[in-house]
Amino acid sequence: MSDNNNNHLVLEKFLPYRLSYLTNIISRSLARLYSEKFDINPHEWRIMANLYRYPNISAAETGEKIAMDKVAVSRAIKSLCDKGLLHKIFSKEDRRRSVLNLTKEGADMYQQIEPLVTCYEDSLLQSLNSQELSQLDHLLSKLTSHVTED
Amino acid sequence: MSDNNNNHLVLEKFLPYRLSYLTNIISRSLARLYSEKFDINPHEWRIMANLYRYPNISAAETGEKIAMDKVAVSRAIKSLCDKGLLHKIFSKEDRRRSVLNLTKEGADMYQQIEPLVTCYEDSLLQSLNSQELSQLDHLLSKLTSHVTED
DNA sequence: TGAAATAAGTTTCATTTGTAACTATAATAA
DNA sequence: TTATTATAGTTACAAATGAAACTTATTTCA
Repeated sequence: MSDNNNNHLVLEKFLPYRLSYLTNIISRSLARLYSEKFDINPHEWRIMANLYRYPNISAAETGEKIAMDKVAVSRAIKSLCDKGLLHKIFSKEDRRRSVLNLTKEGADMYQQIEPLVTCYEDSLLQSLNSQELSQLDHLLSKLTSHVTED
Repeated sequence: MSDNNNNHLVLEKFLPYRLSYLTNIISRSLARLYSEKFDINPHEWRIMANLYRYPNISAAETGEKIAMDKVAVSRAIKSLCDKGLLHKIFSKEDRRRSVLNLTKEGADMYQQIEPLVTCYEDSLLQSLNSQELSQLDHLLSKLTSHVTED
């Protein structure tokens, strides 16, 4: 029997590779659901989803909530404003802080996108039974808290 | 009680977002293990890992094995060749096909990197018990085959 | 006070990445 | 044979991303 690969890393079994492969396919599939039709990118979609839930927050708060770099947030916000999907003002109390809200058009668009996206998630979740779903939830939480520990 | 978020997408519970968040942290941590010290990027590292295991394969076969775009493969191969880590010739039988191999320097470097990387994977895996490990393996396989179905 | 430090957001520049077009070779088929 | 199509790999150009510098506003504290 061949001992060639003994003790050596096999990419297809390597957790970071497997996670990255799965995540990339899912992210691309998800983006395809809205990118062509609505002309927004994943950063923009995440910001819209977050603002739909938490109106009136600043760019910095947005970035913190969705783990996005402040430069990426700034660019996505600019793009969303240019498209008339987002309204930005600066706070009276602290004129550095932005106050962000979806416009009517932005909220309407978001409402059209949301079912497409949740439907895609449902198709993922429906490939698992209820036990597997709770295991997945548990494992993601456990791994995530492990890698984010100080 | 607030009904605000009923039926609405919550990013922190959304599977594609959770996967992407976890994967990004892991990918960055992994890259940090070798990028500064050995001056290679994740594409280059994956190609090295694959060639260490499967010598004498072509760029196209490499790309297929590690799910990497042919342009990305071409660029990473060029960079590895420039650094003297990879040796590329073209096949006698089919002069379009490349035949790739790590150089002595490339193989030596890979052997230094591999334990760093497997050690990081071990730290991830050791945060789970044996039951969770087999659940994780099962879930990743199941989700991956679900999303790669035609 | 007001000088220094901090914070929010933007801009700039270099690097990376993705898509499409291109070159060269090989396979197919009229 | 030779015209067409397909394949391997590279190049070129545009878009996306990341790091650092910058602007403006606020806070800290000597």
